[in-house]
Amino acid sequence: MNLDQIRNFHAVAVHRSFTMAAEKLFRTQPAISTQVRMLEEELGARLFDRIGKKVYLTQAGDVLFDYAERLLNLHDEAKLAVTEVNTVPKGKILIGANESTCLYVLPQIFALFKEKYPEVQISIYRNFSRKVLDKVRGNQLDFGIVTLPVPEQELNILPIAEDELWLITSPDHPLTLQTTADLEEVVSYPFIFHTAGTTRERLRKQFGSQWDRLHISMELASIETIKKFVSIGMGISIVPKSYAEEESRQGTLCLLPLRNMNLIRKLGLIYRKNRYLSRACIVFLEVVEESMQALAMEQSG
Amino acid sequence: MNLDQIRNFHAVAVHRSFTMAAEKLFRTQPAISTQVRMLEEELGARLFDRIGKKVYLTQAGDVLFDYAERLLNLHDEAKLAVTEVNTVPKGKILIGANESTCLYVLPQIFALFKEKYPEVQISIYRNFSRKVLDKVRGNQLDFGIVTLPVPEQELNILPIAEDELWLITSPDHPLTLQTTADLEEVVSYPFIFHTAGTTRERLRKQFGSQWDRLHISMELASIETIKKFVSIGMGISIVPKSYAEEESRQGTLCLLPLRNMNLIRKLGLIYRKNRYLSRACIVFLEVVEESMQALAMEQSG
DNA sequence: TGATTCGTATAAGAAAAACTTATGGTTCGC
DNA sequence: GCGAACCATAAGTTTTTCTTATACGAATCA
Repeated sequence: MNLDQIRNFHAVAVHRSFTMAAEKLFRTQPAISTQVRMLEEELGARLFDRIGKKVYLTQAGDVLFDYAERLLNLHDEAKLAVTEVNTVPKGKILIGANESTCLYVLPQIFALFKEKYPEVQISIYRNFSRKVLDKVRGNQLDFGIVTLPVPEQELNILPIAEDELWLITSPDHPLTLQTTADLEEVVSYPFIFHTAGTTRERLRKQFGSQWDRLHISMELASIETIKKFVSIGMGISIVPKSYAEEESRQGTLCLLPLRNMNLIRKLGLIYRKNRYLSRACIVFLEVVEESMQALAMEQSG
Repeated sequence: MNLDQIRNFHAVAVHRSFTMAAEKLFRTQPAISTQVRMLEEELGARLFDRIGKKVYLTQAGDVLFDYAERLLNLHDEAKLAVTEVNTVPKGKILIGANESTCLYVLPQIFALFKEKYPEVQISIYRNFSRKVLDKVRGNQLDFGIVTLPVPEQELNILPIAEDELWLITSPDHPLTLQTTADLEEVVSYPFIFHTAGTTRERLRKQFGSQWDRLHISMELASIETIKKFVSIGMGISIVPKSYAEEESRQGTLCLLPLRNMNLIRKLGLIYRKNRYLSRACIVFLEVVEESMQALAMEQSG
């Protein structure tokens, strides 16, 4: 029993005629007769009584008729729904990002996106860049926002933000007497670090031999708590400059650039190569590029 | 898009592998690949991302997957439902009968039937034998119970009851002084007749030339009202003996056989020839035959 | 790093399914 | 009772779908 047979059966039932059904379906009458007979044989039940010139549904036919309508309707609905996915932006986008990105980068993009495409639901997976990367590779996420660089294999990478890593201290910290600081000066003070993550690894490399001299007083899981503890003088830390500009303005934190260090942190939007992008994903990419251009204009202007 | 393609697609989605799906469906892998590709082309949307050795559902595929499950389930349900109609007695039987049959014949049969097959719903169309006959011919009724004889063409006829037509009078009627009556005696009294129907036509023929001498004081539409008016002396009438036996016992009516008249009324169950009988209809026929045998035993014993 | 294995895509030919044309048997209306 | 309308069936053709064979890419393992 396939949908074509059901369509044939349905047409015969509606028109109470094999010939008329054939006309409507642009087939010949024997084609319809044969298909209906095969359906009857498969089901082991007569579906029509052919009495004289007239055609009547049997009880079994009557039962099947209801199902036929439901099946055909469901089939139409399915076609429509599938087609719509790639014409009308709709459905769900899964995006992975680390905590700080969620706080400082995504909100602007999402606001713009939601305004344009309210139909599309965004779901966020928040975790370290490393985990996000794995999930994008494993096709469990549509997009990821991670710290660059990232091994390029199988990934499309779209740089979306650049930030310097600056030192943060409490407003009354001795280092605030200076306008910059270098590694030598810094390592003598107690540090607060992120528990894990790409940035921490990069710092470790940058510090080199100094790392062992470092006194890590606390390890915290979120940027927000780090900032809080730094502001009350529990230690100093290094974070993307833009993440602390607000507090710097308010005077609760002090921002100092680090001398002689190459501490630029780049963020990138990544997604798998060879992946079929739904309409919703395509427009998301458009919005990301758009909002980056807007940002560039803002900074240059 | 036909059900086979949907089945293929579903299997691939479940197993996340074309090869495994092919195994489960007893096909080769290229067969599945081709079908899925054709489905994708028809829908204008990729359904799977084939990345390396792995297969992932795209968003469109995800949407289709839900529909696929619903379609396949509905399809299974349809097959089951249709098959059940002819294996398990179920559904509805449409029976036509005239008023008196409804009152005096059907109840016993229905009681027995309902006891055995409570799942089957019986629907009664009550009208004159003539109308019932038409509806059975027109396939609008499964069965009819009518007064015989009936033109046999296209019909199966099963005699189910026989009854003599007797005279009924009020208990204090002059005719009650006799134990029988003949036509001559009867025609001088006012008569109450059924407004229409087979029995009335038969009586007209039997009365022959006497019919014109007849004084019809009332014409009523139901046996029950006829009996009532006869019992209060508004006239006499002729009805199937069994329909008045109760009143005769109670003394509200008097029953007299008519001499020299061939007034046997036969009832028959009729149904169209060439008609596919559902399981419910088949077991109904069985019950009718059974209850007839029971009746025959009762009368002979 | 190169050989091997696993899994999907593609091409070609074979098998199966479905369609059309032709025709025969009924029924129904005139 | 004849012709028209309608469904069933048969034969032959077209279309579809399968299998076999093979290529290609990616993951795996030595």
